[in-house]
Amino acid sequence: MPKVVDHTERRRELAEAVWRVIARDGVAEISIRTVAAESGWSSGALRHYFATRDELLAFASELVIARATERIRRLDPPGSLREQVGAVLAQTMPLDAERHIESSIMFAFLALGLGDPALARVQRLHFSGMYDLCLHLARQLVPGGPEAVARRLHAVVDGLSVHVLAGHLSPEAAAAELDAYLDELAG
Amino acid sequence: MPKVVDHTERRRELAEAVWRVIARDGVAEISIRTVAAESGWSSGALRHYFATRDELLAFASELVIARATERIRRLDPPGSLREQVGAVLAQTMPLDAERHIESSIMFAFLALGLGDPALARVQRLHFSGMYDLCLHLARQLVPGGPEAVARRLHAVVDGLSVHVLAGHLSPEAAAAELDAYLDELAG
DNA sequence: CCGATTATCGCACGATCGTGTTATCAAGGA
DNA sequence: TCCTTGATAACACGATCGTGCGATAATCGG
Repeated sequence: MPKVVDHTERRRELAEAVWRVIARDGVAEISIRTVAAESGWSSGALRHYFATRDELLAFASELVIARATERIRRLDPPGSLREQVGAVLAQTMPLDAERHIESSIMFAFLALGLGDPALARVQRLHFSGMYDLCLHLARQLVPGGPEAVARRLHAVVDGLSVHVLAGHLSPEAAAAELDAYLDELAG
Repeated sequence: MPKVVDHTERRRELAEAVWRVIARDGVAEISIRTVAAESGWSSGALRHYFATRDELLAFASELVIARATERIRRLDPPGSLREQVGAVLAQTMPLDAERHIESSIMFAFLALGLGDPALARVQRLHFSGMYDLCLHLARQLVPGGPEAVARRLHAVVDGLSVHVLAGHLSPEAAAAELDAYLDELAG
């Protein structure tokens, strides 16, 4: 038997190189060669784990969503219910350096998805998951009819995220805005 | 004197070709050649009006924002104050086919701006303008302290727009959500 | 009608793109 | 130790990229 590597793990490693290229140089700089250079592997090796560029991008898009979803699912923040809700939602927004990179990547893929049905499908799953999270939080935070609250909360969170990514709001301003909204909901 | 064309007008015509390529094929398909083909001119002619590709994209980005801003500024919808506010904001969201295309273009440029400081600067002006519009509407709609209302309204509008663009919400659902929020503000 | 000037085209250049193909390397069972 | 087989590198191919450049067409003052 020859040398065998864990394909799943290697694909993750290569997807992370895609993320770093997007975060550093922008989504327009993605190519097989730039990702290969970023990962430290040859373009031929990259091809061994992804048949095409589109397959690489789809995997990188799915994985950044899965990672964020899993991270948020595992959260168990301390404090009151109101504080817990704020902490969970803060993890979905570009409020620190790491989350800013993550949001930029998701946002870049979202724009690619506007012209690529395969990517768009992945994106819709992400938004459904985030809505479900908002619905779960809304159920805990306010009594009765949580769907309307969840829809608006979802819009507020994503709107503020876009405003931070675009440089329109500072992370602090967005955090304050989210807190003010949650205070109104809870109070 | 030789033949002279209106450079400003020709640049607009070429920018509109950029928009059509983005709307039909996605932002990843923009190139000098695809835009030239879409516009019906040669790539050499295109170069006569834009020195570089980046200059073309920056102009197309600025123009789509300027066009939308001017269109909204000229709006004078009928009805009550509440109805007027709803009509103006609806024009900023992807709720019909034309606005959907316009929002897609802005969104695509926004993603490019994440990796291109020159484009990012244009985008910030757009968000400032949209915030000013929300501030103006908030002042009319609710008494006292309009800044907090404007910030949240701005986030709701852009959040709903993203959800429509991503296929997460139907245009009708987003319109209903906006209406519900405005009703709460006014009532 | 002519010359000056602008508009437009078409192509060439080097770079880079995605994707095959081929060869070499490495590792574990026979 | 050798052989099988997966891992990896290196390169070739055609296409397309942004851009520069020279030739031609079109236009109007003289």
